[in-house]
Amino acid sequence: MKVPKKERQHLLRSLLDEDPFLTDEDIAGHFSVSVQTVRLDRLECGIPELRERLKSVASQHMKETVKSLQTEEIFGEIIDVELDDKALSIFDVTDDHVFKRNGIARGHHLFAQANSLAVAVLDDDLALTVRSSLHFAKPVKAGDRVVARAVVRQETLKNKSTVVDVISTVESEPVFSGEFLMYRTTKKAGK
Amino acid sequence: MKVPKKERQHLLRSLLDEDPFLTDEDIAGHFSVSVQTVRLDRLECGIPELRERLKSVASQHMKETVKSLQTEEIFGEIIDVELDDKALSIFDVTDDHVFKRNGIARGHHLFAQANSLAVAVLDDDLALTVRSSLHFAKPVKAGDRVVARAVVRQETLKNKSTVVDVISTVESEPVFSGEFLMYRTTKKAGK
DNA sequence: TTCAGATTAGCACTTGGTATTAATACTAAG
DNA sequence: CTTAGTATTAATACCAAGTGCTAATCTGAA
Repeated sequence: MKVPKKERQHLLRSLLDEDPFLTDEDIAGHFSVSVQTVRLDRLECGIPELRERLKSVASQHMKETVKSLQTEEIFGEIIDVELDDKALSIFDVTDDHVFKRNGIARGHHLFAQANSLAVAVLDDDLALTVRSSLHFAKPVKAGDRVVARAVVRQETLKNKSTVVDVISTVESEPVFSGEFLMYRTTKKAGK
Repeated sequence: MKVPKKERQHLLRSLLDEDPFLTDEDIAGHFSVSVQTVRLDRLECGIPELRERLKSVASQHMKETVKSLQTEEIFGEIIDVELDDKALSIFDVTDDHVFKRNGIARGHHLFAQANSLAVAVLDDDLALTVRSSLHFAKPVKAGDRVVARAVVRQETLKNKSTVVDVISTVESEPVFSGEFLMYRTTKKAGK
């Protein structure tokens, strides 16, 4: 009895936590113990068999994948776009977007929503942000629904640039505003 | 032969893409066809059995979990911090961070790195960004390593505010600069 | 009709287990 | 020393979800 039973079971938990892909045979080798012993240990600890472990890891993955498709790249669902004129998007703030310490949304999420919208409203293969000035007017919290409105300034600038103003609100109250100077390659003809 | 073979195999791919948890029996029921036919289809399409599918989904999950722990919240690894003075972080740009259309990094990632760093350099429970002005000097591409340097301006402002300047470079060449006006609750004593 | 491709069936074998029962080893107490 | 008690190992039957293979059946078109 190299390692006492109790300790072995403890090690077993953390071992499978790190690597859920081990068969009982692998584990038996790892602890220099018989396969039957491993099975008993798993039974006592309520640890499911390999295939069940993989199933749960995989299903967790599927959930997260769906979730990240909604949030990761989109940063707010774009609701309406009138190209080269104005656009609107909404962004639901969740626990994932806030500082744990104080529950306030990290600034870069608000920026990401606004900036993405500014890019989207200019229907252009190469719309890049050049300069930008921002104002975070009021803290945003988990559960808030942020509505961003982008408006393209119609004044024509030299050197292929356009200014987009974005104002974000939560329940009609302004929380963020930004001015984005965008560079574009193909200037749209009249519209 | 309700659905022709070719089409059925096509449907099979997308079906398992959505839900990899189906057994051959499930699939057979879904297409009103025998289990053997399903096996043949999987063989021809090179689709592995249920347990192999789950294994690969699960292993992908493990990789991504490790990856996201490094990237998700951090947006650049913070290398060095001298509280209330200066800080440095690096951020490796991958394919996930760029526009597919032109391979240029989305602005909000550069902003996120800089803004996170500005928050981190002020050791404060409640450091919030109030205003900010940014300049995206040069496009950043996948594979670039962005180094951000934050410096806290030592001039004391009234009303609990502090200015942090951040300059980001790729191979010593400036790509981004930002000025962050931060609001803080607890003002640090002398340092 | 006949023939090819598609489909179905049957059987032996594999992995990684569960469930159960029995045998062995080692200690600790009476 | 015996005996109970725990831990470990072994042995056996069984299951799910397959693979691999061979053979039979169906079906549509030349």
